[in-house]
Formats: sequence, structure tokens, C-alpha cells
Amino acid sequence: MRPDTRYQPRVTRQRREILVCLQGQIGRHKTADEVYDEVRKVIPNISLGTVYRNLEMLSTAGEIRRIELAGMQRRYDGNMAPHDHIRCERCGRIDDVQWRIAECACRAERDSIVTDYEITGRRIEFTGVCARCVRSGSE
Amino acid sequence: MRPDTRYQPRVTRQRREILVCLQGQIGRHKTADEVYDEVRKVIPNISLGTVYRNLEMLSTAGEIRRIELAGMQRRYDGNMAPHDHIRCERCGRIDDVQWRIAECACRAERDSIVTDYEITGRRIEFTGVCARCVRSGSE
DNA sequence: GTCAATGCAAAAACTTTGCAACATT
DNA sequence: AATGTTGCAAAGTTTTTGCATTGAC
Repeated sequence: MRPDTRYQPRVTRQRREILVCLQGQIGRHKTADEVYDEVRKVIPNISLGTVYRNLEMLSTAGEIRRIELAGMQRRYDGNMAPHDHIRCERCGRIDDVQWRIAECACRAERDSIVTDYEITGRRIEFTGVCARCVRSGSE
Repeated sequence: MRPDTRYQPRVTRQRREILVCLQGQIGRHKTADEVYDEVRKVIPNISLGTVYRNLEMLSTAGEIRRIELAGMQRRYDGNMAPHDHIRCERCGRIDDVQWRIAECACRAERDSIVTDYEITGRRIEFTGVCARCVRSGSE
């Protein structure tokens, strides 16, 4: 963001609360707006712009993870451990997904596709129906 | 779109040209705006709203594919064969990806994750540097 | 004191929608 | 004639940005 090497970020109340909001409940994935609403309970006059700026700054700094899921609003996650996501088709809920095999399928996938790209990454998203929605049987 | 069973879509010039635009070059993935610009060469007074409406209608009807890649503008693809995508980190280009093994890793992935969801689908996106960008060596 | 960060409001980027006029069947 | 579609413009949604002021160090 700032190419300037002298750049020294400061610990503001706003930044601290945003971090608390995201690191508080792991497994949750919040939109900027949800973070805004939550932090506003503590800092009522914080602005949405500040939330966005901090979210951007914190994810660049590697303190939070920016989640871009296909066709949805961006979300942020306080859990920095690499993991994939699954989304409920009915209620929109997003959960973390764990792989049974430590290495998961990453390597296999890279070797399984035909492309002339130099592959640098892969992202997997699952969709499904969460246990809660299955139980409620709602269509 | 329309719950009405009497709904009978009509073949309009606009709809036809949009379809031609998308089915013309397979392997391309166009934004609504790109489709708009292209179709405007033939129907100069078509409106962006019409393009969006048709894109939506056609993808619901299963005639084109709506591509939602993480953190990007939506794109549309005339190629209905199921396939995954790879995106160039440098130039933004998006290409199709083919799997060496017919079944690809789909099944393996589903069985490899720990979740209480009823899985209905999965999406894989690769990122990398396309051959063109590797060649040009541009950073 | 210096410069990072904030609040506010305006703008940007992308997509959807209301409506009267028009086109397809 | 019936009704699906269009063009236009306005509005919606999400994210970014300019700027004067405030706050952290």
C-alpha cells in the first residue's frame, strides 16, 4: 500500500477493536458491514471508510485474511491458518473446511491440469447445505 | 426468474446477438460491459440493462454460463461444458483448465474434507502467470 | 512536531429495477 | 391482442477516495 519504507503503522483504538472483532470468534467470516456494526457498539462514531481502510491494511499486513468467495461480498477472517471454505446454498453461512490428509489435494490438482501457466495458487470452494438447514428441512 | 409456467421467452435480436457474442469465441470469458461493447457494434442503441437482463435470463435457461471468480467482476462464458478456470495474476486474463484425468479430483476432494455439510458442489480456481506474461517477463 | 489515521461525504464500479413504449408470437 | 422485451434513467450495493482535522508516537 505504501511503498515508503519509513511507514510506521500506529495502533489506534479503531484498529484494535476491528482486530478484536475478527479474532474474537474464529470460524466466523464477516463482511465489512458486519464488522462496522459490531465495532460501532464500542466506538459509535467510527466510519465505514475507516473500517474498510483498516481491513485492507490489516490483511496486507497479514494479521487477518481477506476472503473473496465467488459472487459474494468480500469477507474477512481472523483465522490466518490456511484453509478452504464451504458455503451453505440455503442460508449463505460460510464455514471452514478441514482436510483429512494434511497435504490435501493441492499437489495432485496442480499435476492434474493441462495448462501453460506457471501455477502459483489454487482456491477451492465447496457448496452444500449446512447441518442446520438440513435439519430444518427448509427449502 | 419467473415462477409463471406460462412464461414463453421470445427470440429478440438483442438476445440473439448476445448469444452470438458469447458462443463465438470459446475460451473467452466476457464481462457484461465487454458484451455490451461488442453487441453495440451491431445494435448501436442496445442498453446495458438489456445486456444484463439477457445475460441473466440466458444463464438461468442454461444457454450460457455465469462465471463468478473470487474478487472479480462477474463474467459470462458461452461454453457450457463443465470446466474450471485459471487466472493470470499479472494481466488478469482467464483461461479454461482441462483435467488430465477425466474425473479430475472432484471425488477425492469431497471425500477428503471434514464437514457436516451435505456437499453439492465444488469450485476450483487456479492462479498463475500465463505463458504470454512469462515470456514478456514483465513484473 | 511529524505524519498516520480518522470522519465525513462524495464518487466509483458494478448491477438491478420501474416504467412507458415497442416487438414477438 | 397478449405479453415478453427494450431503452432509458434512476436507484441500489459494495468499495474507494479526497480532504481537513485529529491522534499516536
